[in-house]
Amino acid sequence: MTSGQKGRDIPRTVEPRTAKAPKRDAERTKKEILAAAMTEFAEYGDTGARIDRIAERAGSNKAMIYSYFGNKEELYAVVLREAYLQIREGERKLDLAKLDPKSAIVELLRFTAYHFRDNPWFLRLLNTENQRRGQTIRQLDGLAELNSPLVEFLREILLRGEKSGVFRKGVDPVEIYLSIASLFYFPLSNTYTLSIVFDPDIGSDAWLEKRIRQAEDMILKYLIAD
Amino acid sequence: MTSGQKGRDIPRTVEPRTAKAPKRDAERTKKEILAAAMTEFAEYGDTGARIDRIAERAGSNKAMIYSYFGNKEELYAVVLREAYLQIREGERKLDLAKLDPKSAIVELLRFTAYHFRDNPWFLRLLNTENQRRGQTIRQLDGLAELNSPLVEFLREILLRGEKSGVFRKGVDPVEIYLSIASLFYFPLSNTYTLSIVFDPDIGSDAWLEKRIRQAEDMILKYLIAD
Amino acid sequence: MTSGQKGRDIPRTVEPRTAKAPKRDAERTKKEILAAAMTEFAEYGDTGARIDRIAERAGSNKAMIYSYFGNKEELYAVVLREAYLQIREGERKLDLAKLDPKSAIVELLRFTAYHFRDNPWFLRLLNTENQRRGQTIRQLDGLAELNSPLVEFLREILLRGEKSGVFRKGVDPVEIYLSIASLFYFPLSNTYTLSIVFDPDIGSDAWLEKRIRQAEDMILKYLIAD
Amino acid sequence: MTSGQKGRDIPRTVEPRTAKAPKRDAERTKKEILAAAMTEFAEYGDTGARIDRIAERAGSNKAMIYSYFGNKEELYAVVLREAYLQIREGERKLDLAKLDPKSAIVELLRFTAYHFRDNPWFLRLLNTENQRRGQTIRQLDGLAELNSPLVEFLREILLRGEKSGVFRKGVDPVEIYLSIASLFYFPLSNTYTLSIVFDPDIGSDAWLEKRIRQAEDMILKYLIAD
DNA sequence: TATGAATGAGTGTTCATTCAT
DNA sequence: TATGAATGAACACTCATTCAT
Repeated sequence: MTSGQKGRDIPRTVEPRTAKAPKRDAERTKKEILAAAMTEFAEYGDTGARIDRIAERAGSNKAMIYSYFGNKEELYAVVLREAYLQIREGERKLDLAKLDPKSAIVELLRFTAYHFRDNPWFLRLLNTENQRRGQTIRQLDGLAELNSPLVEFLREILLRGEKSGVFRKGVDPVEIYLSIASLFYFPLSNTYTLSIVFDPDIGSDAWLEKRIRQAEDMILKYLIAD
Repeated sequence: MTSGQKGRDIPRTVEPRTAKAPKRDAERTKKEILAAAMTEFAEYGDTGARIDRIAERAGSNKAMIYSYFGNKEELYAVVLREAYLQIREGERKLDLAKLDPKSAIVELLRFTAYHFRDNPWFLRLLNTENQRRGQTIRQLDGLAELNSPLVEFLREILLRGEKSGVFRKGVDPVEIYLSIASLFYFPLSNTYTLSIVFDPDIGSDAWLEKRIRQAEDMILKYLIAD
Repeated sequence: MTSGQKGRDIPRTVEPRTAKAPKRDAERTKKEILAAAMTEFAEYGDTGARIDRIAERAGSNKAMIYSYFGNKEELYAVVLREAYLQIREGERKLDLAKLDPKSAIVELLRFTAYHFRDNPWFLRLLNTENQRRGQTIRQLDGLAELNSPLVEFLREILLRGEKSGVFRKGVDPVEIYLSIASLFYFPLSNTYTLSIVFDPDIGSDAWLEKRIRQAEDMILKYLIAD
Repeated sequence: MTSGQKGRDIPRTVEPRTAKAPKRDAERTKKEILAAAMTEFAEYGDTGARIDRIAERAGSNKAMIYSYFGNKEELYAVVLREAYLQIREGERKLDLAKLDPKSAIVELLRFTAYHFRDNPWFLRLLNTENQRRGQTIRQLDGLAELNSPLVEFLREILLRGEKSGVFRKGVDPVEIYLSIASLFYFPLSNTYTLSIVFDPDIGSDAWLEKRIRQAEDMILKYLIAD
């Protein structure tokens, strides 16, 4: 049962080996394997991913994978952690601190929407890990720390909003982040089924823009003080 | 790489064979296999599901599966269609036509929330099919027809609301259904990762009740005419 | 590093499938696999034995082996137990109870000598298990019981000898069995090295007959009362 | 299927590298590899031995092994020859020429017993080579020459015994050596199985002492002229 | 001389699928 | 219709051996 297909949507993180570069470069090989593994796991899920294919994608061979990562399970764990690293790094770069609260929320919402659309491999990796019932994420260290900056950042925005009288009181930052993420995760993670079942437009660029405006509307109406 | 675990969350649809029942009952065997397959695919996903286990769960044997369903792929297709059948049937039974628009929306929202929580296998099946990039759902016939009643029903509610001046104009029923589903799908489908990353409470009964109230608030604020 | 070679010295225990016999016969297949495994483990040792070859030798396939025996380790354990079963069964059939003590000892000695020569696979299996530091035999149940009849039998012979004044007092049956086995185990298990290092004759039929007479002489001189 | 275990019973033959010693010392590296290989082959047998582990044990690397020894097979051959060298050297040092025949035999017997017990790696190497059906020893040159001094020495003792009337006539030195070696090889090489099957004491210090006395008794009774 | 990286042919094990009864 | 036996193509993982530096 072959699940995924081609799909090459993970951002290249390794430059092609130049003529000058040495043929035996452990660091580089390791990175190439990791990049290949991210693609493979996102495309096929945990049980569907193939070590053979990862080796081929990485232009390396199976033995190297085992030498560098131990086994499939451990490789998957590294991939999962790397996924969170990359996402949070993206959010960090937003630097919304200088915007007023309303704009900051809107900006985060738009970022999230496009981030989900542009990095479907991340959604698929989340799906995979939840299909596995969190077997691996449970064992990763420092994930809470990795994710807390986002929450703290949101908390600060909400507080500023409260103080300036724009936002109502008592809204939890996690709650708001969940709402924002929810509104895009569902349609963007389930585009294949939803577009068949409800509307073929779902997932298109035009649809997304419209959806973003509706979500903005919804979130802000919820947040604004009466 | 073993993904899923025990988990027995698909509602029994086949009664246990009674003493009276004949040993050779084609129809019954088929149903038992299908029920077993639903559980298996929901628990392990497409690549993780095992024909052996399905046969065992069904109290039957592998050859029967092939005889009745062709192969794993086709069995999966039947499982997927069955999943949609069961869900829509649940919604149909709600019979919200007699409620006023606001109550109807609230009721649908609550139903959706609890339905997702009580039928995680459905979420997992959706995940699986989207991981497969809709490979199978694309080929199922009559799915749009199967799902349209829900949309028509919602459209009617929104219209009633508009007419009575409670709801604002121009809200699309699919849009609203997506919003409602989104708000619960994300946290309930990703409970494992979210509870590790953000808050261990996510997914608990108390959390869900709170979440439902927030979602009601959000959806109604969005729908209500100013 | 390929150790063993051809060598087909385990006694056939399974008749060739006749035209009449059914093609699907679990019991028979299992026996054939076991017979093949005995040969393979004896020839190549534990790490050298190949599941592929066992399957081929058995005229079956690898999946059957796993279906019937679990894995290589468990298959090896069954082989080891079987080896002891066959040996002790051979000794049991000797039925030396009717001979006088001296003749009984001589007979046992001759049997042991020829048994070792005719069943080199047994010696090799012992070697293998001791190379493994008894990893498996330690876990086999009922081995002591399996072997005790031989000891009891010897004890009875020695007692009879004592009473009739032929044998001296206080000789332990295990001690005597060890001596007899030792005298043939070493040269017959190490024929390859010994014949290179000391004398190419070692292991030949003529050599064995001479050796048996020397061993008889040695054992009896040791046993006889002065 | 992992056979051996820890076990560090080969006598150190290489001194630890001192600060003064150069980092690049071909002769030394070669010796260290050989020592490591002896341990490894004795512990795991031919097929179980791992080039990786040998390199690690030697504090060197795999390429060195191939550079110095060609391949695993050839390395094994060197190990095997070395084993015989060390053993015969031990016997040579005994210098029993000054003892009377009876004492000399007893001394050789005791030496053999303790030598086998103290150098189980040698027994294991013999086992291994015989499991391989002498594949390698057959190709080693000069082994007969290496081993003949022992035989000649024994022959001389027996002759002296004959002439002084203590020993009977016509006893072959190889025959006697085989007997002595046999009586200890079997129980000491098969301690693991024998202690499970017959008596847990087998192999203990007390047991060995008792066994030595029995063996002395047996050998001398056999040798002594009536 | 020395080292760590790289590779390809295995090797044990699993699994979807088919066959004989 | 029903069942357990049989099979071959994977698949994760290992290991002897070679290469680049």
